[in-house]
Amino acid sequence: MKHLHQRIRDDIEARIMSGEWPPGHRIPFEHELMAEYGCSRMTVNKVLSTLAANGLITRRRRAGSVVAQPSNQQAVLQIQDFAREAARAGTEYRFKILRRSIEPIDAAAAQRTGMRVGTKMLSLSTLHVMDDVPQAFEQRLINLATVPEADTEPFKDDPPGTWLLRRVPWTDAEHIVRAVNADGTLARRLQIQTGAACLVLERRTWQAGAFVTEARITYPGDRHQLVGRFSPVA
Amino acid sequence: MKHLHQRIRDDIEARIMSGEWPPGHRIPFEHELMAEYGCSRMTVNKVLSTLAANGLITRRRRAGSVVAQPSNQQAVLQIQDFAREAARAGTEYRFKILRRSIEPIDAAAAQRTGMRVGTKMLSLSTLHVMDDVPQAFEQRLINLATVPEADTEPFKDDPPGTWLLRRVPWTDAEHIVRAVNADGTLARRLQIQTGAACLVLERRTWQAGAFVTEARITYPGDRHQLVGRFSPVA
DNA sequence: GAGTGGTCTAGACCACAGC
DNA sequence: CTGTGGTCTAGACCACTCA
Repeated sequence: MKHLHQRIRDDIEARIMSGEWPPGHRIPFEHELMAEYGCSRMTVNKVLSTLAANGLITRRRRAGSVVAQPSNQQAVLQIQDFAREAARAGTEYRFKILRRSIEPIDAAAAQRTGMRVGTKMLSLSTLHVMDDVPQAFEQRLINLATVPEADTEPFKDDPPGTWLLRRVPWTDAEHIVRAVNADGTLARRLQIQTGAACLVLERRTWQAGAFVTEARITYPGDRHQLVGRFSPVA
Repeated sequence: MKHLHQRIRDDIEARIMSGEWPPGHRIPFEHELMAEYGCSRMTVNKVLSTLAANGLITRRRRAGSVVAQPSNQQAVLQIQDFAREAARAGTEYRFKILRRSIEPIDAAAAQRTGMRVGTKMLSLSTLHVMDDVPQAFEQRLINLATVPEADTEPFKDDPPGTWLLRRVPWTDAEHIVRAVNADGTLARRLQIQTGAACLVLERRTWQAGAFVTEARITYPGDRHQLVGRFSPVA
């Protein structure tokens, strides 16, 4: 192993992962690990702090460090960037803004986003198309108070999501995934059967408490899936 | 602010989040930050290492640290534990094992999980019910080579997923979320209309390369959604 | 009070990438 | 070669918490 703290971390992780140290098991104190590995306290402290940050162990003064109870299960899903996906697959991608308007936010959306009813939002409906096949329908609200430059942005080169991601950093996000049956309008737009199951991804983002954007992206259920690969350890 | 490294980190994060330091902007060198905050190099190093681990900055020797390009979008979704959810909502939860058998894995599942065709798996079909209303139908395979004690486990108190989570630590997971139309059998089990949109969550987990379990959980689309709240910064 | 983790220092040497 | 980050040391003081 290249670095000492890596070796220590791998050792401890292996013992946790193998079940040798089950949840609740007390991990050796820092001074014990110092002696075991013949290193300074800073080094073992760094290891244990990292493990705690990753949720593998919990630390308490006086009581020491113990193997953490397995956390609530969570799924981490990649949200595909259509342009990048298309480039990788060698297919042609384009998007079309179907509707663009500036509107006061309605009561339901105000509730969801924590805005005051009537706040001016840029509303965009976008169709994402790959090789002439509609892949997703996106309805998006952009808070003009937080992102005023969106007002004059033509969204010619990049679709709204990509443009926003590059421009506005975010601090909080909320995701909701649902399944719905396509109604007539949606079915026509996505060229699918009325009633076909669709995957709906809603994503709301804030920047330091200020609402940035809400996107509702609808994918044909038979054509798309959200995929994630995840390791609990960094 | 309580701690020095917290103050430094908050300062830098604020400048990145506000856009004052856009993606690509070079962050002061460690020795510059040492001088600015009047602290040791270890302290600023810890701050910058943390920021790098969180993906806010990228660091390169000689070149210094720069604000990272916004990462691929990803959604983090909580997978609800039915029992905990029910306890919180004050409703009654029970589950019913509809089918239990030990079977050799078929070709498709072997492909998905990286197992050899014919490996013995414990196969379970479970219905999750809250207040007498079916909430989800779960089909699960458990690798008896990795979890031999599952063979004799009656799954009386905890459903298979909860039991496994408490017992077997995992190192890798793969998630797939899809939308499907319910067929007749599924519709009858979940007491929904045939054709209704359902959310399907597939989750496969491995422990140090060894396959542990695959679960396919189907939720009625109108009754359930996956929700996640996420901040990029730890 | 005693023992733990949390933080911080003022050095040091090394690896690596760019000039 | 130079300057950067990566790692590590051998101390130190403090805060918290349990006995």
